[in-house]
Amino acid sequence: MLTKLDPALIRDLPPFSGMTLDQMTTLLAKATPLRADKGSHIFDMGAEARSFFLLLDGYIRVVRTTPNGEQVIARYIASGELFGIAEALGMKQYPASAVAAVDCVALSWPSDIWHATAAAYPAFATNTYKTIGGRLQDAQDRLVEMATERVEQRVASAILNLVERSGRQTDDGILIDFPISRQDISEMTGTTLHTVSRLMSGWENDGLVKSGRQKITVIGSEALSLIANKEGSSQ
Amino acid sequence: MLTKLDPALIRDLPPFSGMTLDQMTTLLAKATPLRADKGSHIFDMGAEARSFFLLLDGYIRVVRTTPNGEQVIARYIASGELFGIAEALGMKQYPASAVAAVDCVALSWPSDIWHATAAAYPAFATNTYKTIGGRLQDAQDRLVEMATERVEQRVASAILNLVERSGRQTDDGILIDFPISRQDISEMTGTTLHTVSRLMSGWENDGLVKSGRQKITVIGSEALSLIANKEGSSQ
DNA sequence: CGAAGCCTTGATGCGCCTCAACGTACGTGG
DNA sequence: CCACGTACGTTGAGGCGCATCAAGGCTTCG
Repeated sequence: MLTKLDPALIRDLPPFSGMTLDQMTTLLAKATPLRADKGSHIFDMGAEARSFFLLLDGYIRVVRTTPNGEQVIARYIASGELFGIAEALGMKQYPASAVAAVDCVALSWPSDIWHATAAAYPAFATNTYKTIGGRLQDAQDRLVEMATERVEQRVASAILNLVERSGRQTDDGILIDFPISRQDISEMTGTTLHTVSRLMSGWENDGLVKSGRQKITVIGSEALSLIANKEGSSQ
Repeated sequence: MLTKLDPALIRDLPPFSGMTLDQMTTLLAKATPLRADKGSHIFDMGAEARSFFLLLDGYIRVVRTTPNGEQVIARYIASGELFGIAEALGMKQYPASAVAAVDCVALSWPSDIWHATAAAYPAFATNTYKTIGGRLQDAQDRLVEMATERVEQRVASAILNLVERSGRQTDDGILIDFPISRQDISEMTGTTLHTVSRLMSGWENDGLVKSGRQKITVIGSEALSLIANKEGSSQ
């Protein structure tokens, strides 16, 4: 667990690639460290976007809530990623909530300094916009998926995605590195926890995954990949 | 129809707000005009992103095609909007295709000059990033919609959206200003042309819309809005 | 005038949600 | 440390929303 800010450690993170150690030190001097207990909200959808953040340790769930109280998980943030960067896109409010999926450590900067910072460190600005580009593309990929693929494929894709981004090798296979429930998966894929449970039970029987309470280990990622890409029985 | 570039006319467009006439003139000097016939592709998904564009007249459909050949319409671009701005997000290739929905006139700039341009005209950069922010938010809104709402609601929302952004008042009601088919609507909402046709036939009977071949006129936008927001029979 | 594209409408079936009930692991407080 | 409450997971039965399959009418354009 991190107690002090060491520029030399943090500078290697992707958001800062291309910056000098001096620049990093100056930038870090303006940051405020932050701890977030599992389950706590770092910010809420609709709140004024006062800060942007860098996750140093943990995982964060980015969630949108509908007027009816339903939730949709927009994405997971892993350590080393920026989040809450509404200001970079000229937004006054956060478009979603950020919830700590486990105990987290992060840095925060006041949104005010975004423009000056981006101007002073073009590499940082470029990296940030690349991140945003990736997320826009990701959102549109998922839109296409939602529009054209069946639940089984979407759930398989979602799990593969999580494994790819946050997988940890274990004796059994590749484990998703944070607690994740059937309900979470259903909120990522636009289905119900029941359907997810049924699908995963099936896959467990087939030996593709091994899963327990808020825990998913993937054994046959190739087979899952086949499921993610297979067409319906017709056509 | 536009034959010459008049900085005074173009400078009032949102992408350039905050720029001086001098700056505009310099920027326009680097632009290449472009005409695109209805149905033609201005660029294709996956192609190298050599240029970014400003639509001066017409409407453009931004389309993603899946490996199976299915299409999903990501959005429509109206005149005055930028498109193809992959470079601003550090992308080497266009993430979708741009197809002229009607005969179009546009300007194009080489992607190379993006960074220098953004640095030279911060207002232009800020405006562009605001646009991108809006599109990211829009994509995520649609994701939530796809995940939580039924087809009827999504189709109603899509039509209301089109009306809001591209509606033209007529004797009958508000007409969507470009040719749009049942299939197009289905590709925006993740359903089939059959379902869209059935829904719109129903709404036509109820006097909410009036529609013909590639033509939609909305009469009762409030009633449509009710449909877009109404919950299922349960709950 | 024929062909191609767009729209409509019916019949049928299935994917997945909904409703329901129960089993099981966790953690919290007495 | 055990007992209880709560959150998570499983599995069945039933039904509905919407895709799919099918056929035909209408408009536009070459």
